[in-house]
Amino acid sequence: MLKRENRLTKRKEFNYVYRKGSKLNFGQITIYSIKSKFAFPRFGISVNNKVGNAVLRNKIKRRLRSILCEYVEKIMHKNIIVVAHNEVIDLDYQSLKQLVYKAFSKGKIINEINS
RNA sequence: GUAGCUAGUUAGGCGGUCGAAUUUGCAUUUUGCAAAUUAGGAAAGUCCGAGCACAGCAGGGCAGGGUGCAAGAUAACGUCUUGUGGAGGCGACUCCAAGGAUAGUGCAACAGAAAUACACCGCCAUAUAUGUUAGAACUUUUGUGUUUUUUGAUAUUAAUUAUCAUACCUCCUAUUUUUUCGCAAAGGUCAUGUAUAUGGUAAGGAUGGAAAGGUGAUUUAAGAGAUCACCGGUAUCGCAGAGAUGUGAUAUGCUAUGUAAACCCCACCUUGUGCAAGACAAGGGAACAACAAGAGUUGCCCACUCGUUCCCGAUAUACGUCGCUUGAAUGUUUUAGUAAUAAAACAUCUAGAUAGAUGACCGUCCUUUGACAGAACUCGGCUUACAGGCUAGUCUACAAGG
RNA sequence: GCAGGUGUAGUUUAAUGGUAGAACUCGUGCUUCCCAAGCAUGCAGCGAGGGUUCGAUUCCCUUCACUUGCU
Repeated sequence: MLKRENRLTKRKEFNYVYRKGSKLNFGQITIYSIKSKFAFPRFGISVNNKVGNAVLRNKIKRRLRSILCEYVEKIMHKNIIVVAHNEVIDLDYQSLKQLVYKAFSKGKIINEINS
């Protein structure tokens, strides 16, 4: 799981990222990202209110958290928000994992480490 | 055995890897390690009722809102229990917002003579006019005249009717049967018939959810609870019961249908806002206005209280800490009570986050993928959703056997 | 989380408890050499389930969906 340091906690931070960050849309998932001064990444997760139940929404959040946990040491100097949309319900854990990997590699978030 | 009824219970188990929150302890102050705990029966809907907090410590009056059989339970309730009355079921049993319709007002489409109560048709009496005493009227029989008579289609209608086609191709004549109306003759009844006016009557008059207690008789000019019998209703009294009410007797011939989940009347309850409530830490300066306007704490009135905005000031419409979980608590036993529930004893501490933890993945077993569903101040209910599994009953019905 | 509001035809809307009315759209016909406009005509509806009532879009209860404010 993510530690408290690696989360976006305040409403202002969320708004800052939403306004000024770069946006990438992948249908089931959108990703907002922006540079930050911290050495470690900070993640925020938000699930649309129209997705299923409260139970389903919680489940999606937990899965996303466990996936993002793997990227904590690979990414530097970033604030990232992952927004899940209505079609996420049909996805498994594995396909979600692949989708997040695809999104991060396309958005040049992981490649910065290599370069 | 099958089908039910009632009451309750459970809500996948085990193992491995990687992780989150809170508390406690130890080491240490960048933090680390260990242990314990970590979502439901509905956490849901927010439909009721309370606690708690603030406001003037909860003022007066009106309006508004809610509830509505009795007694009891409860902190309180629109909840629960046991009864009463009614409805359903063969039954165990289940369901019911179940006060008042002579306090008043409103509404009741269409249909129907008429919709809350009169009028009309009808029946009857009286008065006037007129007809008839050997036939007006009523009734029976006979004769005679006129109209109609089968089938299908179309249009229309409440019924009917109209048109067209068809039959025996058409027309004419005669006979028989049935129905309606008219005429004539004969027999019977026996004093009234018709019209108009006045009065009586509510038996009958196609409808409708509802037509003024129902059925049958007596009486009457005709009728009518006017009278009687049975059934139903209402009131009083007695008895039983804590009461709703039940039951017996007597009286009343019963005067006004339904709707109050229409307004309303009666009885009882009701201040408002909701933890984004609120508490903690500090105030200072400037501008504008003036006892009016405006604001506060509710729809209105009375009463009462109060200036507003901006800037600075510990990031100050924020953030932090508290509120926050020991509580009308949970479990077991006993006692009281038909029961809801209450009392006592013993034992226990059982989520408390703040972008929001309570998990992710894998393996394995079972009914093979485990339904409905995620705490956000806390309780008591109600309502709604829900795959299955399990337990109990001197429980019920049917079938079979003893 | 707390407090409200609204659901009527494909769309925008109206309504006293007595069987729902308009406008635009859509279909058909007339008109025109053809289209548009115009005229005539038709189809299509009370979010869902119960209750009260003789009768419910309307009154009451439950439920579903959408939506507003506080942030």
